[in-house]
Amino acid sequence: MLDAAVRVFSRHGYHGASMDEVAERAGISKPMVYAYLGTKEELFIACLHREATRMMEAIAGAAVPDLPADERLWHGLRAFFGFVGAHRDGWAVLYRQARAERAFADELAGMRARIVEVVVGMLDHALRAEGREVAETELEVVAYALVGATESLGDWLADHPEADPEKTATRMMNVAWLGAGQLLHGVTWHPPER
Amino acid sequence: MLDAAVRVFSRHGYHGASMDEVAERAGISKPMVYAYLGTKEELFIACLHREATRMMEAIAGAAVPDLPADERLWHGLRAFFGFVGAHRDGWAVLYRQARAERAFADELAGMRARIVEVVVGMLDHALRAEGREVAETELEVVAYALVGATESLGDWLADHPEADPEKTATRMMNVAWLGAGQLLHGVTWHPPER
DNA sequence: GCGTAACCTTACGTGTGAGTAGGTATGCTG
DNA sequence: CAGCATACCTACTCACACGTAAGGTTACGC
Repeated sequence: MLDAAVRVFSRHGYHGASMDEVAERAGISKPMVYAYLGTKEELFIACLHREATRMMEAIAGAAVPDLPADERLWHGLRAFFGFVGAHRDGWAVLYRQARAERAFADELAGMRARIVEVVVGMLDHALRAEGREVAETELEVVAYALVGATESLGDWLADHPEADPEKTATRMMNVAWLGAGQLLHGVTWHPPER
Repeated sequence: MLDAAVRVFSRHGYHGASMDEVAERAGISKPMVYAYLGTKEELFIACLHREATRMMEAIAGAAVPDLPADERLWHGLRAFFGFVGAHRDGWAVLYRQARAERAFADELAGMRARIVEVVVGMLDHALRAEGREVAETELEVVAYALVGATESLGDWLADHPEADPEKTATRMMNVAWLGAGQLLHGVTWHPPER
């Protein structure tokens, strides 16, 4: 039943979707939707949760501990783009919707926070392995940029059905790892003195 | 008058905003809004256009031709984050709204396309200076990732009023330029052979 | 002083869609 | 077979907000 809801929300957006359509698509009647999932908002949150959980599981499932940082990142990215590629219709739009609606921002922020945390951990681990150390906030912004870039490419992938998830992951890896890798080695860019 | 509209759309989102509220905030009555700007959709597009134009002008105004690529990128990023920092309330939410609403996606895609084009031009220029060449599509994806990362950090900035735009630009520059710079020098990452 | 025209407001029509009340079939128990 | 509960649907209410029609107010021409 959530499948129907995800589909409808994806096609018409949160506001554009009508509960009647969700019910019709699910093959049941409207009061049943309310009986099982509650109000429209609760329904949307349920969708969001399920998709988020699925995605996190897909990524976690691809994680192999005790691998060098770059390979762990690679596995994570590949899992992520693979997931988006397989759920093009659902994920990207749910995600965009959730960002637009103030009410769901928290939900999404929590989800992103978990991912950022993982990436920060990864970077931190790699740094320690090199015997270097960087302030937490610095790492967090870098992680945020990487996650943001990844999300954007996820959007791009969702809009380009012909694109290959694996290839997209490789491209992301190029931008992300080369940049982050440089940073990890202590190379930094600084504004030119005027 | 557009100011009022931008403000209201920002706070409540496209659907959440009522024309009554826009009118009240602008200090006039509803029929006047319709007389001057037309329907709600047209009003929103007008807002979008103005903000987009302002932003493009801010960036274009900071552009200094005949500078090395990294400095041009730096100026662009600084202008961008400066703009978002100064228009926190307006830009990010307009942007998020425009992405969520299918009707405005084209509008936004065009805007982004122009930016991506500029970045591609920049990368291409830098590449030629090094006597190297890379397929257009490749460059485009890299540019897309960079623009996406920048947009994400823009969102982050809009949500963190205490953050400093200049510092954010520097961080972005670190991730972006170090990664892109490596790519420009022919360094690439490739998936590990299994 | 009076008509008229531009301009603005209040106050309304209307459609849409969230959420619900009340009715119907199916299956279980005595 | 009667009584009852569970599961479900049809049909409704109600609120909200877009877009507009009819009515007041100020300025100017005669």
